[in-house]
Amino acid sequence: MDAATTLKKHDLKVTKIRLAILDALGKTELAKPYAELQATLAEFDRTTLYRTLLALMEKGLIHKALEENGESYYALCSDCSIETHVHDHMHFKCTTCGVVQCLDLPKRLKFSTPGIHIDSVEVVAKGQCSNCN
Amino acid sequence: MDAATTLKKHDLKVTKIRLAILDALGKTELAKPYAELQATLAEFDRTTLYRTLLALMEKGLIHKALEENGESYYALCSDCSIETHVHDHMHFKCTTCGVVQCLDLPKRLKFSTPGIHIDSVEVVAKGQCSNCN
DNA sequence: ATTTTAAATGCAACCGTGTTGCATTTAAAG
DNA sequence: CTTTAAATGCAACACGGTTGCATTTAAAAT
Repeated sequence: MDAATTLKKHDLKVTKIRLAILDALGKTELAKPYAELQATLAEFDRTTLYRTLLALMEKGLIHKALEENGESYYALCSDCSIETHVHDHMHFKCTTCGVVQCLDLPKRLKFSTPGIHIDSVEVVAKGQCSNCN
Repeated sequence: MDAATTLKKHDLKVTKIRLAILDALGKTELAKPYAELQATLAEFDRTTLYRTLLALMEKGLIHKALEENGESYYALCSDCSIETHVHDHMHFKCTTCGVVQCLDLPKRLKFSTPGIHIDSVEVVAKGQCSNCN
């Protein structure tokens, strides 16, 4: 399904910046830092970028893969672009080259803690990617 | 061991703001958002707070428990105040009242992914705390 | 094809945090 | 008490988050 169709399916008008963001995030399976997105999409106002990212996240088309030291990394949702919006993957950051990517979770995580009800669990792993080790 | 002794043990001079931060974070097992710390420590310059938090994190006395929507939550290190600096706990945020706390990890997490070497894994769980459910 | 309208965009402006440089103060060693 | 490296305070700038409002535009209605 192409980007325009995806947007329509989620009640979002098909606009230039929305297509551009989906295109930028879709070209690789990696998550992109905000600064890189902003540089790529420099032709648009940063407010528009900000609001567009919010809209796409709200509709479950993209997600914030990692937030670290004030830097946010965004990636497409492959699983959660559907209604459910469930992330069955973890996020990995290579501490050597800095790439951030989504990885499949080997198993579904379940924690039970007395008195506390857990709805969702997020996992961030750090280490060396295949290029760096 | 009192705060002053802990500071000395980590080659940090015993100063007012350092004692104040350790005191603020030590009064509860919960993590404190930056804004709250800043309000509590309003008598100090915010640059000093910033650099002090850096210093205490570097020495492993405190850690950033969570970073979410540009808000950072800080907590004492109970496990990692020693040399090792290993976090054998997860972080939990109550989506109802907003409290952030460190919880023991029921089991040590291990992931193996082909081609990737994982050094550390962080877990953030969300749900309802004992007061809110 | 043209009109209509709600949504999207661009612009200006403000806030809070991160960050650095530098002068001054201070903890603690000598 | 003196000395000195470290810590602090102050000024200043960068950058992302956020909101209000005027303008533009996608797409529905005619």
